Amino acid sequence: MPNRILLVEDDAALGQQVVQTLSQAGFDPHWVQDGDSARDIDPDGYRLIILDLMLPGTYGMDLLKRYRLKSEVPVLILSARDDTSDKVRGLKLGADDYVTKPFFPEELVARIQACLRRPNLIETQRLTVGSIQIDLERREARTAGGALSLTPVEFEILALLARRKGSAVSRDAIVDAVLDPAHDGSRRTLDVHVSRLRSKLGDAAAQLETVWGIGYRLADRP
Amino acid sequence: MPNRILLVEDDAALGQQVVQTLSQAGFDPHWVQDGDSARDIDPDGYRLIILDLMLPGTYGMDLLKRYRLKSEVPVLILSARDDTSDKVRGLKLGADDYVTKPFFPEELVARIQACLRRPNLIETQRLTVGSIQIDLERREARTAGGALSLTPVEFEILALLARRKGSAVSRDAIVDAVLDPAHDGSRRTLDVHVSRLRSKLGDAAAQLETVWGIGYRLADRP
DNA sequence: GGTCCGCGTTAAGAATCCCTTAAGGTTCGC
DNA sequence: GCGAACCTTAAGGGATTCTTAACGCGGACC
Repeated sequence: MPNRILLVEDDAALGQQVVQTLSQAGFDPHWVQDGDSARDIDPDGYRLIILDLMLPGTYGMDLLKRYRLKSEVPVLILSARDDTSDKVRGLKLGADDYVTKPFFPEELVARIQACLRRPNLIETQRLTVGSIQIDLERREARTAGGALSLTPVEFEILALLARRKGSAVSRDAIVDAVLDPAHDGSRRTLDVHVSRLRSKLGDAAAQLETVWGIGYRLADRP
Repeated sequence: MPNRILLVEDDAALGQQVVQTLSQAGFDPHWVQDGDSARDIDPDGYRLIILDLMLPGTYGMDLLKRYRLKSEVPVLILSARDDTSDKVRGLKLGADDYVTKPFFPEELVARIQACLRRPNLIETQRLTVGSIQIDLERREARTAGGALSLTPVEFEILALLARRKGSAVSRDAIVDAVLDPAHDGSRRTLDVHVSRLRSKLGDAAAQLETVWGIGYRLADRP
């Protein structure tokens, strides 16, 4: 699902217009026209969801709550011109941005791209990498096996790799960011932390890959 | 403090205008012009706070975080016209509404009244975290074992952790919010309060977890 | 005014945690 | 097969936190 976007919008004219705009911008829009149809869709099947709050059937806000229970997928709200309180509630429930009707197609595309460019950047304190979940706010990491009991350094290493999930991070960068800069002695210290981190990760340890001659990488697939 | 409102706004002309508007609407505005002055104000001394995000000194977003640590007071954000991302961040951090500059005085007053009418204060007078219940109004905490006899500082620590239930809260943040800022002496004071709090919590003490190298966390499950 | 009591703070030793180092083994690239 | 890079284990010691006891300030009560 490279660029699949779910559009939940009951207004036929507006929906058609948005679908066309998204297609031209290189996205792959899927359009459903009422809340009840949207209820049972798996949000993780999409890169982003555009949600109109004024819907027949299930109310938009309930859909947002429902999606947020299962997934971290970015959600962009469409709202009527003056409905500030809905915007406020939506954003507090975890929406990533809002667009006020009426809008120019270019604005919508720009907002979508902004959301995708910084997925979860807006103070979303949770990172998910494969089967590893990290909650920066709670300062807690968990895998399928349950919560992990990590030391501060282990947690920081994992969080750092998770923030750059999929890419190799150099040993120096990790040491700089995580370890006490005063002790720039032994180069083996990081190994030890990584080793213990792996043993605590259990099955998910396979995701913490060594990149030979460079450093480490947290694979985003198990 | 029947209608006391705190206005944090650096622009002199705008501030004056808002003060006048609020006075005419029957409020009692207090105006500070920079973030540093606003830092040490007790937010619970006001019924509502109006916060401009673009400030000299302490940044508005930091003020918002700071207020939210201590208090549930409604906060209304003033933001520049196009600064959507600031709005989004502010609302996620717990602001109650936003007003875009420039605005009509009537709009501001209407928004303030809507905030005050909203029952979110009443809702949050009681906090429940696992088997711990806290009534901010009665200033009373209880567990399965019955009501606790807490000192003011102990109660504040518990309430602060409860407001951010599940999240790790740093020692500094707790000390800042709860203890006398004049005495920034021994770093062990907080330990003692926590220790005594735990002994009073009885079985529920297990919920008050130490987050090593960070601070404490009140687990939302027993 | 004097005394008592509640409460925040300080101090100090104990307990716990965890970062680092060292040493020997393993894997990788060539 | 060789050297370099990396992994694992164990142990020491420093840092952080916990607990207990005592101090002192301030308000309440007599």
